[in-house]
Amino acid sequence: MEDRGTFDNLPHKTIARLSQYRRALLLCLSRGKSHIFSHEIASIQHITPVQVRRDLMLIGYSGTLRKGYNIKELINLIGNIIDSEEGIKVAIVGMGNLGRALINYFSGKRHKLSIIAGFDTNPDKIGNTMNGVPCYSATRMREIIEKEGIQIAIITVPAENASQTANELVAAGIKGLLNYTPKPIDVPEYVYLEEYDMITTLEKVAFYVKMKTLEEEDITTI
Amino acid sequence: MEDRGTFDNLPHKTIARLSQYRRALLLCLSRGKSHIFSHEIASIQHITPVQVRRDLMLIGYSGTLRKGYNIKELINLIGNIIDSEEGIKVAIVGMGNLGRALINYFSGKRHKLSIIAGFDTNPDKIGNTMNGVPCYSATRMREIIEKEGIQIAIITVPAENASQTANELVAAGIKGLLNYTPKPIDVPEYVYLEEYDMITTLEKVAFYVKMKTLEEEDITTI
DNA sequence: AAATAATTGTTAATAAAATAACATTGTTAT
DNA sequence: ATAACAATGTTATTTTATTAACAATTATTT
Repeated sequence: MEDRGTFDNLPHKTIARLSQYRRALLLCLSRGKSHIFSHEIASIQHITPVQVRRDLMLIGYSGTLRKGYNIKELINLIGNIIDSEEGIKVAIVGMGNLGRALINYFSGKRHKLSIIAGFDTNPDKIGNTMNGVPCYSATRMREIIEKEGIQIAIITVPAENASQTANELVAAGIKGLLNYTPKPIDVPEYVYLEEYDMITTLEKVAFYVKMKTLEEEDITTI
Repeated sequence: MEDRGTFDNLPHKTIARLSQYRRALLLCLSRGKSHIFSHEIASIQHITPVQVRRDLMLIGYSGTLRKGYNIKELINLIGNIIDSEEGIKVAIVGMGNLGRALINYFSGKRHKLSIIAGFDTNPDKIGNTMNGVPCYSATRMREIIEKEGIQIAIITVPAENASQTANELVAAGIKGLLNYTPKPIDVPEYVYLEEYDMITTLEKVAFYVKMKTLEEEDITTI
């Protein structure tokens, strides 16, 4: 019996934080640090040291007392947990501003996770390469996804095309979808779906700014 | 005693969902619907009807039995809660692909929340207008923010400039920050900060795709 | 007119996440 | 050598968020 199933009940939030810890660790490593304390990681991520230690406990990693955690070891362990051994291929569907932003942002950052194809319907874009990522015609989506074994797609098409695009991707055998359009999409339960809406995020910021402003007014008018 | 303080202890998740409910409601309204059931909202957002009803209970809104919720009323109520009466002005700092994507994405969507300025250091961009949003030199950030009363900034600069940009924005009197760079930033407690990292999100999707794949293997090898 | 079904609103229960508490253990200082 | 300190690792507690349960009510069907 292998040990790989050990991590299948990690809290969702822990998964997200592990990714962030790794990013912080890679940065520290590149600056020549070899060890790091929980409170250092915590302060980078604006969380508490206890949270960090608890997460590391959950993945079974132990540091050294008064010396902290070995950065290289921890990076490797996090990689074993969240990365896929063979690597996962990703496609961007919709090579507009957001699609291109994601490619630039991502290129070469994670070798186990690489964007290898972009799709668009605009003939001016098809055939070009952006940051090493070729742009194909959206009509060839299924073909390329199957041929290349692409497992994840990021949807950055105009909102009105979101659900049709999603359907095509599911039909092409995609395993995970990340939807950046403001239009919620439906997928079968065997496809992992994550949706992110920038308007909601901005409205949330606006709400808390409003609340802070109201609080201040209350204080000054007492 | 006014009633506006009533909503200052709504759960964070409820705030985010209210924004999403409103979006769904606006869509339904534009299609000529006048009322909607909790399960309809729920299915658009991939959540449960109970969750919807509970959120609406928290904001004190009542529907009609067997008829559902009045869409217009609910849109107005959500607006009263999350929007700021006078409106809030937003700036985009960094007019690269992501900055431009946000502007296109957002333009004219919410009249109480509008992006009215962009900043960049690239002379080719300064002086241009994108989707009605003028791009100013980053050196004028403080001046414009103060003059226009901009309260929220979205940071879409290259990661290496993130923290300096944040410091300048805080010094300029910004109240809320939305950081889209992969570099966590520090702000004083009186500034509301929200950070979003696309790599983390994608890695999370990759993790769950990996888990699903492993599960399937387990099943087929029993 | 009675029974059934559909829906809301609310309380109660459960689950998930975060935080606190604290025992343990090396390290440094006295 | 001892005391004080600074860190980890883990259990317990609290808080936050979600889900379940169900009473109440109205519309629809028989």
